[in-house]
Amino acid sequence: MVECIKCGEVGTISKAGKVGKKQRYFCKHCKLHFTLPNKNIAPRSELEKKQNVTIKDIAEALQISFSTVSKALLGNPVVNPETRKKVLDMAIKMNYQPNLIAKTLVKHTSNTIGIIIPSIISSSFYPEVLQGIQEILSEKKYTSILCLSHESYENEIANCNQLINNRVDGVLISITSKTQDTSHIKQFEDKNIPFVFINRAPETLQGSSVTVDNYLAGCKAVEHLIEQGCTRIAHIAGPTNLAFSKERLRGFCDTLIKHRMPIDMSLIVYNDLYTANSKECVAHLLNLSHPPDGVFVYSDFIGIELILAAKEKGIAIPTELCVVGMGNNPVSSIIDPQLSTITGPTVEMGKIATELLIEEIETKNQKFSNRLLDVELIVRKSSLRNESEIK
Amino acid sequence: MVECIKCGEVGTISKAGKVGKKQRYFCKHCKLHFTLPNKNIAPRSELEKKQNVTIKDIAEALQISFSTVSKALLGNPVVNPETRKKVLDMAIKMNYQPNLIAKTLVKHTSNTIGIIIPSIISSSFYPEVLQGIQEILSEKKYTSILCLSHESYENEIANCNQLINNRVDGVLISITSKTQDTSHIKQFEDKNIPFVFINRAPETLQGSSVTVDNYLAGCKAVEHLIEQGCTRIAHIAGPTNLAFSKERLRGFCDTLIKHRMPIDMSLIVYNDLYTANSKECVAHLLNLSHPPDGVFVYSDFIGIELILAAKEKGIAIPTELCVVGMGNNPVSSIIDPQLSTITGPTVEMGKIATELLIEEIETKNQKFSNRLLDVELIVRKSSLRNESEIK
DNA sequence: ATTCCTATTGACAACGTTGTCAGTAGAAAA
DNA sequence: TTTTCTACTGACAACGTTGTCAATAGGAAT
Repeated sequence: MVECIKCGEVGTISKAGKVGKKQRYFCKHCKLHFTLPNKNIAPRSELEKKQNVTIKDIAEALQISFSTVSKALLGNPVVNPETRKKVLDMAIKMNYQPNLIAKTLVKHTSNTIGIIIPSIISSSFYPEVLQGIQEILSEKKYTSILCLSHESYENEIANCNQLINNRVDGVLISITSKTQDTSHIKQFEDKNIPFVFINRAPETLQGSSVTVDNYLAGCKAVEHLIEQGCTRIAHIAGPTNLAFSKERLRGFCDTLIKHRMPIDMSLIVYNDLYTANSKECVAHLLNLSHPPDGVFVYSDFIGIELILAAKEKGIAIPTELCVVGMGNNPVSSIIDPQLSTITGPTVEMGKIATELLIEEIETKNQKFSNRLLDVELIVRKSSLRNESEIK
Repeated sequence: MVECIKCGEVGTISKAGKVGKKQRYFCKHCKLHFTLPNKNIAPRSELEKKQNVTIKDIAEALQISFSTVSKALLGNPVVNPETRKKVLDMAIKMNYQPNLIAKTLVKHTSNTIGIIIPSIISSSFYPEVLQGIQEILSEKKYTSILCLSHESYENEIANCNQLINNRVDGVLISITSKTQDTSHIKQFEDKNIPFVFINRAPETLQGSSVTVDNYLAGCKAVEHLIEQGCTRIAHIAGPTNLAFSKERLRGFCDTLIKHRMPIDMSLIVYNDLYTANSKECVAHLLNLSHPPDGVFVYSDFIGIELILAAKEKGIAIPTELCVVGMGNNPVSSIIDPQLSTITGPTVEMGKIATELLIEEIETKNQKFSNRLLDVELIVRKSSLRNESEIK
């Protein structure tokens, strides 16, 4: 039945196993193993082919070698200006679009960075940071792969691997509130992939970072509350494993100590994740037998909850209770009374981190740099007992 | 001075031009052209090398061929289960991470999609859409490249080219308010790259899309205002070249006509970009000699501006003026009075669009599908004249 | 006319995979 | 023992670039 694809004989053929699902044959005469060729010839030339023009297509069109085309396209001075012009014209005429994938493979640089952030809808914070990042990226002709960890440690690990597999040149990362072990991030170091922490940095791993001065934030908030005459000052603190929470708390405590005021542990409560136990935190403070008259809240969102709950209970703000939040959420300036807040430069933060990262990528600089950005107190009605003090 | 790298002679050498900046020589005796080898030998083996383990490293460690390793890693049943196990173990031991770049080059699919959106900080809309997109992407093991067009037509073109050059498998795009010509998007079609419009779709190009039912939004808003007893109903409309603006306007007009109410052109104003001339729009309506008693605003942001301006002028809301916005911005439920709004499912929109796109990618389906998502009216104080009507 | 040399072009090996097919040892069948 | 035949493994050509180096035509110098 089957005849040899070389000599055409039929009698000399015997079966010779399978490759995948395809029967193989052996011709005794030619000592040749073979499989029957597929019937559908050249399916590629019909539809699939010529989706993209390559350097070789240009070379063929111009009857020159493809390496000359490559050089012309790269502006290499060894090529004759005339041929360069011809190549450039033909490239435009044929709508040539360079394959960055192939380029990455040979150059070992992708001009792509990875971005890992825990969330994009919890507040306007990360969108603003992203805005800053993208501004610099498009200026420097970089591309970005965006990953959301959704505050999950497992996702964060998966994201890191995904970025490594996609051979990014560098990574901007804001760790989850659950990240303790950092070996997945350490991988970047092993592979010489620079990374910069944004906003949230782990305490257990050395690395470049761009964060706001959270210690100063705690100080400024408490200083302001003391100025307004508060004497029992409380703090709703953030997740304890995040450095920024600790720093704000440290600023909070140090400032109280500086003013020789007692630190009452019952006035410090911890919110474990953005809104998980926030209601309990707020209720705890308001229901104390000896409640606070001033609160520094680590996030505007919970500050707003506090204001709403206090209004509900008939507690007058700011006369009975002053509130200072952090983050300058758009809502804060719209709520009644408007919420005082500590704010850092968010868009700027994205920009600075990206510039830092790209510099590390391009200079192969090994040294870490840690940038601390200044914070600002925006005084609004929620903490202003003397209206005339508004500047 | 220079001796032939082959025969070692000195007298037979003559110069032979340059290649780049490097001097070349010619040996008459051997008829050989050559350049002097670089002094620094194997700089790669020191630092640069072995950043990443490859399939060949595993093959060498196991003393088998790299194609067998590849097959083992891919789970190809032709490899012996024993060798597969050996390979898998060694891959883990050596911390092998597959190079997706190389894979993309040979497979012509990157498992990456491009996302082009006009903005990420103008409202919570796009972050929410992104959230939905990312949820599906991580579920389906896809990666995304994020591009912001910043409402600029030129940027949008650049973004499209960037995505093509990065060989994405598909694109999600929300066009800018300025996009008229769509040839840059048509490119995707030419290259067989599926794309899905999110929220904003051009009128001049056929394509899959996922949008909210903007016509219905206009209808619902006006129906509600009429129910509340409004008789002079105004509309602040969005950019005129965006289909969604036109649809909302069409719903607005049709509903007025349906109720046999006149359409007063002085009550329809156009906002050309998010906040560009919004103040003028608001002022125009409030300063009319015969002002409206109900307004449907195409965006919550401008609805809020309207409320603030009306309060400033002492116009009572909702008794003298009812306002309905669109977008359900978080601020809308916090402002006083709370703003009624029309809202569509934003996160859902991102999910549906992404599922649609991935389906088009994986089935190579050529047919376009246009999904219209239902909108919902959230009634709040800004448009509720009879308090008891709250359900 | 002969030699030298320069400007330009071409050939080819990477890069790290996948997939096709050829080759082989040795078990099963004769 | 000889002849099938099967289960594996290996070689190698893609994929679209970049970069290194060899080759060549023909002008300048002798």
